[in-house]
Amino acid sequence: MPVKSDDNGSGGEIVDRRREQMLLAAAEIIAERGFSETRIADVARRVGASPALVIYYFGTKDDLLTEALRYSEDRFYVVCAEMLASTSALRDRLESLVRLTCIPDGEDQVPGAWGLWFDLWSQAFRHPLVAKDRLELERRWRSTIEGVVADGIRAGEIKKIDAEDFAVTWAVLLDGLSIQVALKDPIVDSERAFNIAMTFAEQALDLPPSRGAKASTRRQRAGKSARS
Amino acid sequence: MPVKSDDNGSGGEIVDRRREQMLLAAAEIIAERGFSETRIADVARRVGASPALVIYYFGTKDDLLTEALRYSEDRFYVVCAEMLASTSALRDRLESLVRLTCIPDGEDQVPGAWGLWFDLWSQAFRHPLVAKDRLELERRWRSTIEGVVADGIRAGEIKKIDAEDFAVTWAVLLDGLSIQVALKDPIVDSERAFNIAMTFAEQALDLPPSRGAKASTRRQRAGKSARS
DNA sequence: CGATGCTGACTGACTGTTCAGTCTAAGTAG
DNA sequence: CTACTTAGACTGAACAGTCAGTCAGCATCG
Repeated sequence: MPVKSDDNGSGGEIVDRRREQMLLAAAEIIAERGFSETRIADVARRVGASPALVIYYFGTKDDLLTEALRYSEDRFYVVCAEMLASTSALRDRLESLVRLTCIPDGEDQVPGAWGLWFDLWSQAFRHPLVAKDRLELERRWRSTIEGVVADGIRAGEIKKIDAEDFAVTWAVLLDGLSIQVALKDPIVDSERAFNIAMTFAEQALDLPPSRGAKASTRRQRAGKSARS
Repeated sequence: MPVKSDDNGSGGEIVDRRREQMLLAAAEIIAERGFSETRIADVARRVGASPALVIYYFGTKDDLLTEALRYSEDRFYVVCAEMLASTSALRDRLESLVRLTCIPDGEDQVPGAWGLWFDLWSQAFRHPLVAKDRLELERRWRSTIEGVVADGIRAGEIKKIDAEDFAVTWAVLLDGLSIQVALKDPIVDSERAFNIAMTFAEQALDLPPSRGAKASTRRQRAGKSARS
C-alpha cells in the first residue's frame, strides 16, 4: 500500500504526484461521461497506468471517485480565492464570481466542470458523506460572497446591508444560472446569466451600475439589462 | 410485441396500464437510488413482473429510463396546472409555484422527486435527446410563470412589468432554491427558501406583502430576510 | 536484501438481453 | 356446447459482456 495520505516530508514524492494525476483524470472523466459511467480503466489509461495501479492507490473505485469530487471542489475554491486576490474593487470581485460560475470553462478549472456539479448534487442527495463535503463547500462559497460584500461595506463602496442574506440568495441564484448555462439553454446563455446576476447584485446591494452604463438608467429594463 | 402506443379503443388496455405502472415504478426508483443505479430487475419486482417483461414493453433499459424521466416531467406539469386552476389570485398562485418546487413532496407528485431533477440535469447535460425534453419542460415552466404574471397585470393586481424577464429570473432562482432544500441545507430550509422566493417576487413585481404580515412588520422573521 | 512502484492475467459477480416456450382468453368452426 | 386455433401477455433459464477487485510476481533503487 502506498502511504495513505501522510505527507511525511521525504516519503511519497512519486506517490503524491500519481495520486493527483489520478484525481484530476478522474474528475475530468466524471465531468465528461458522468459519475457512474466512469471506469477505473478509463482513469488508468488517461494517466498511462494499469487499472490495478489505480486500485493500488485508492483501494476502491468509490474512494477514488469521491476523492476526485472533493479534489475538484478544492480546486474550485482555490481558483476562486486567487481571482479575488487580484483585485479589491467590489464590482470587479462580484463579476469574477459570476464569471467563475456562469461562463464556460476558465482554463484553470477542471474542464467541463459543470457536469461535475450535477453529479456532485446527485451523489450528495443520496450519500451522507458526500453531502457533508458539499455542505462545507457551500458554506465556504457563501462565506466568500459574504466576505466580498463585507469588504465593500467596510471600504464604503456601498451602504450597510445584511451580507449573509445577500450571500445566501445570490449563491442560490448563481446555482440556478449555472444550470441553465451548463445545459446550453438558448434563452439563458452565459451573457444573459451574467446580466441577471449582476443586475440582482446591483439592486440588492444598491451598487452603482457599471462604469459603462449611464447614470440615470438604473431601473430601465433591469434584467435584459444591457449592462454594456 | 405489445401494441406500440396505439390507443385503438379496444386494444391495448392492459398494455397501457402496465406501461404506466412501470414508468411510475422506474421514476420512483430513479429518484431513490439514482438513474444509473436503477436496475430493470428492481422495476420488475416493484410491479410484480419479470425483468423480461420490462424489456418486452420497452425494448431497452435506456428507453425505459428515458421515458420514465419524461413521464415524471409531464406529471409535474399536470400537477402544476391543477394547482394554478384552483385560484386566480396572483399571490396565491405564486405561492403555489414556490411550494411546488421548494416544499418536500406534495403527495401528488412522484415521491422524492428531487433526486429526479438531479438525474434529469445530469442526463440532459450529456444526452442531446434528454436535453431537448428538458428544454421543453423549462419552456413550459417559464411560460407558466409568465402567464401567471401576465394574468396579474391584466387583472390590475400589479403594474405592468416585463413578464418574460421576471419568469426567467424567478425560474432560475427557484431552481437554485430547490437544490438547497433537496440537499437539506441547514441554512436554506424550505421555509427560508419560500421566503426568499416570495420576497424576490414581491420586489420584482412590486407586489403588496402578504395579508398575514402586519404592514409594519415586514421584516419580522421573514427567514432572516429583511430585505432592507 | 527489502521496500516500493507497478503490472498482466485472472476471476467472480452482476445484469441487460434473448429465447423458447407456457398460460389464458377470445374467437371460430363444427 | 365442444374442440381447435390464434394471439397476446408473460416467464425461467441461459447467455454474453462488462468491470471492480485480487494476486503472484517483476523491476528498480538505495
